[in-house]
Amino acid sequence: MVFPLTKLAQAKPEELGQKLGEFIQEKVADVVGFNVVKGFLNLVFSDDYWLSNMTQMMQQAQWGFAAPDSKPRMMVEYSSPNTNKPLHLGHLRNNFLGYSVAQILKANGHKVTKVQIINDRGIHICKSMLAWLNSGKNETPESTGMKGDKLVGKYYVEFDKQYKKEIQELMAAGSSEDEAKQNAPTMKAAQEMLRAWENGDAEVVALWKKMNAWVYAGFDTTYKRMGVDFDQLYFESETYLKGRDEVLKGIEKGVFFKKDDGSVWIDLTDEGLDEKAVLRRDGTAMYVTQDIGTAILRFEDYPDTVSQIYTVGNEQEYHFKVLFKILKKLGWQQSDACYHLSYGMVELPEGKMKSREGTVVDADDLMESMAAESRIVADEQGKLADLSEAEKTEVYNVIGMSALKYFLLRVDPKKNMMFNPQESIDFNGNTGPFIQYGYVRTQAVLRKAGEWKRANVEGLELNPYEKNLIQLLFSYPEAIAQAGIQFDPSVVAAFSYELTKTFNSFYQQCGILKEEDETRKSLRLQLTELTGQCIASSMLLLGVSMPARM
RNA sequence: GGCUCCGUAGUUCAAUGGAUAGAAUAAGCGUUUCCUAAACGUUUGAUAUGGGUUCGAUUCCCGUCGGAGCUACCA
Repeated sequence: MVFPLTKLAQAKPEELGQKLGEFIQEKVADVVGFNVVKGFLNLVFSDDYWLSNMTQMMQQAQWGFAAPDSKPRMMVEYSSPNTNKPLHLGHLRNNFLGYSVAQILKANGHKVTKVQIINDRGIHICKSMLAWLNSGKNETPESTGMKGDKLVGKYYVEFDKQYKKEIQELMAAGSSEDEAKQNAPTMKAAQEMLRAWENGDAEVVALWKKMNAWVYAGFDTTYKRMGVDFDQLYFESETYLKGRDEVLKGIEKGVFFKKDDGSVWIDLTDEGLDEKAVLRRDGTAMYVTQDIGTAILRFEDYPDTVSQIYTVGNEQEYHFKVLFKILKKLGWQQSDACYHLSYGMVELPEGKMKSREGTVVDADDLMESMAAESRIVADEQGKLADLSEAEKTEVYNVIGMSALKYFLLRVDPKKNMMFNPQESIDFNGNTGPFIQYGYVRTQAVLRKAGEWKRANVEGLELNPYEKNLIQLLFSYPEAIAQAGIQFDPSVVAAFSYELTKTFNSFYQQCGILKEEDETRKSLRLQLTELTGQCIASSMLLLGVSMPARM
């Protein structure tokens, strides 16, 4: 594009392009031609230039990736669910996104620590505990065969039902809505239980430990199936006190101030935000307080951390603005580099997911139904007939998960996205299975090729399909870098898709094993090998694995 | 009320201020004696609206309309 230079050069775009083109062609050996179209200068590079690039790419151990641990440590937080409700579709987007960004940062050379904060403290836990005590009949995951998170979730719903019923009754008896909400006996009991918990009441703490353990066991099963993991867990029940201490220290430094009623605040009006409370009148910690404590603890645990990435929904943008400002004022300069990886909601055709209205898409159910769907497709094709049942199930799972992960990650994280359960998730077109299929194809060709040599391909003339493929493979590092800068896996997803499509086109148009010229056959096999590697490694950045067959 | 984000084919998604706005899906047509047709080729179809800045705007600025979110001593 030569427009920006026209003023400087005092020339018309076409003339300038012509002159520039002539100059570059003369000075740069790899440029063998050019043309000028409407102010755009297009340079033509020689086939040997592309062939030598290909040879170079083949020699890399992991083409596209930066040297491991060559860049500073970044911490990525994701998942962090409430411990009283099972995981749903929104959590899937969160987990896949966080895990993928961690992978991408690693590929960019960063040291990465994957963390999660477990929200195991507060009134919400007490609600499930209370309902279980009242009507649980000592049910356990073992006695009911339910996953622990599902069982606890059941009692959370039970509590809510009872609570609503009591509000109705109180309102019928003449209370206002606010009064009814405050005076409902179950809510009072839950608050009482929270106080007992905070005071270390042995019975309450024991129950809390028991039920939390159920939930974690359930979550672990789900995480395993999702294919995500964490390097370190942080528990809110352990960090909220640290948060409070940091706030108390901050008062002395003049960062926070105390109001007459004893509550503690920070004034952020100079930053364009409001005043924000950080400790209640009674001195107890709030949500932000806990986050302050957790953030500082993490910086202390991993002093080489230059940035913390928080994978949390976009409804909390204000919260993180506040948090980062507070950290800055407390003297943590790293907060400038901290980033709220804010993502949009997954919407259903009928609107927002609401657990109370039963319109949630459960994570376990969805993953299961994706695997079931891929089983149906695969059985129709009958290509896996000779595999054992266990091997088949493994393949179905890998395909189902790829469809799901790719579906959620190919979209710009910042945007809300639509999920239609009826139409479900596709296995054709711009999808995970399409890309897996392309990969399987590369492996099948290589398998059938048997022994072959990487011939010196210098001097070959490239056809457009070969050239497109090389050019695209050559741009792989750029895609990884851009995804890292923008914290955006969709960039990688787009690359994988483009690569697969380009390979499929090449595969269709150019015989690989049929090619009679040995040198050209070697070139095409090399391209096939490199493409397979890049598809697999790029999809691994999304957390998607490749089946050997499908 | 104030603040933030979003609005692109029937539908789901793309496009560092640049070339003829790309894909997928749905619908139609074609391609398997040749490396697995979950593939390939091909036809139809879109920038909510009115202004502005610019050689050039889906992109930046202002207004209108429509959608979502935040604005707790909740988490």
